[in-house]
Amino acid sequence: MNENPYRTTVLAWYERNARDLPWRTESATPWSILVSEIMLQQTPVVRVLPAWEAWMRRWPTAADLAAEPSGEAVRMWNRLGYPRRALNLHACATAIVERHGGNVPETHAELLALPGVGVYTSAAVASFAFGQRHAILDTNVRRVLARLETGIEYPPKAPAKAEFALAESLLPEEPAVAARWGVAVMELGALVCTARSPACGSCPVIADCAWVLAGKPPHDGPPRRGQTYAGTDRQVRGKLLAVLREAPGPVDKSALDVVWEDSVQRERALDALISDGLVDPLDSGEYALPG
DNA sequence: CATCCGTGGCG
DNA sequence: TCGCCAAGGAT
Repeated sequence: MNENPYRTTVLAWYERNARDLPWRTESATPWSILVSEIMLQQTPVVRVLPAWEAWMRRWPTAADLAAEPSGEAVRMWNRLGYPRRALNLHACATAIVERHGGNVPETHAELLALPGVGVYTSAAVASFAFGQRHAILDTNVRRVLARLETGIEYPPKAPAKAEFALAESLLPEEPAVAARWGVAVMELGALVCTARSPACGSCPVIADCAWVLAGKPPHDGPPRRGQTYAGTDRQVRGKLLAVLREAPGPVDKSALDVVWEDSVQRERALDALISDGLVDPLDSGEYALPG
């Protein structure tokens, strides 16, 4: 019923070409895999690699991280970006200790209930850490399926129902094989079927590719999102948080005021950081990473 | 459903 | 140079 013609080919390609990433090794744990998935949310593998190594060395288990103040997680996060993920990871650790006896939960629903864990991450951990059968629909898989099956260069901005149905229909029955299939397609998207300049010449399933067959028609429709950064609140938040990360302890307000000219925007960004729990305004008038 | 949320590298 | 993109999630 879900016998796709290129499954074996993709799996064989993965066997030969998969990168040996540390969170894919035998010594990886459900917790270390969860950490990798959170870090990899919108952050390239090359930048996650050293951060993950350092993080796992310092906090090998969820309990180790839960025992620390959340601010230490934010500091350790360094410049990975989207620092709320550091807070999420710390909250995950706490929830795992309090609700699951220190072990990462195994069901998709329990994983989904963890902070910062959405549909993708939940499926990824259930699949990669516990060998379960779940459709993996990340940006790589979406792009591969858009080309291979739908014949378009890029998938729509937001995942559509049809995409889940398609991913579901291609999923091998055997859980262990399904888990393998998931990483394999992701890897194909990451290494060959890339966004910019796909290496169709070295693609193992080029003969099955609807997009190639159609003559590689360029993206048709609204231009792909261009997220500006310079001058935004996000840039200001980044500068403010960097000051706190690099300081050994609490800092005076004056140390924060120098990072951005526009005081209105600066105060708005600081308030937002405090509201998000990334910054702690002390009674002394100083500011610090959360305790 | 659109927008917000960091950071850095590459074509 | 600068827009685009990178294993998304929450609101």
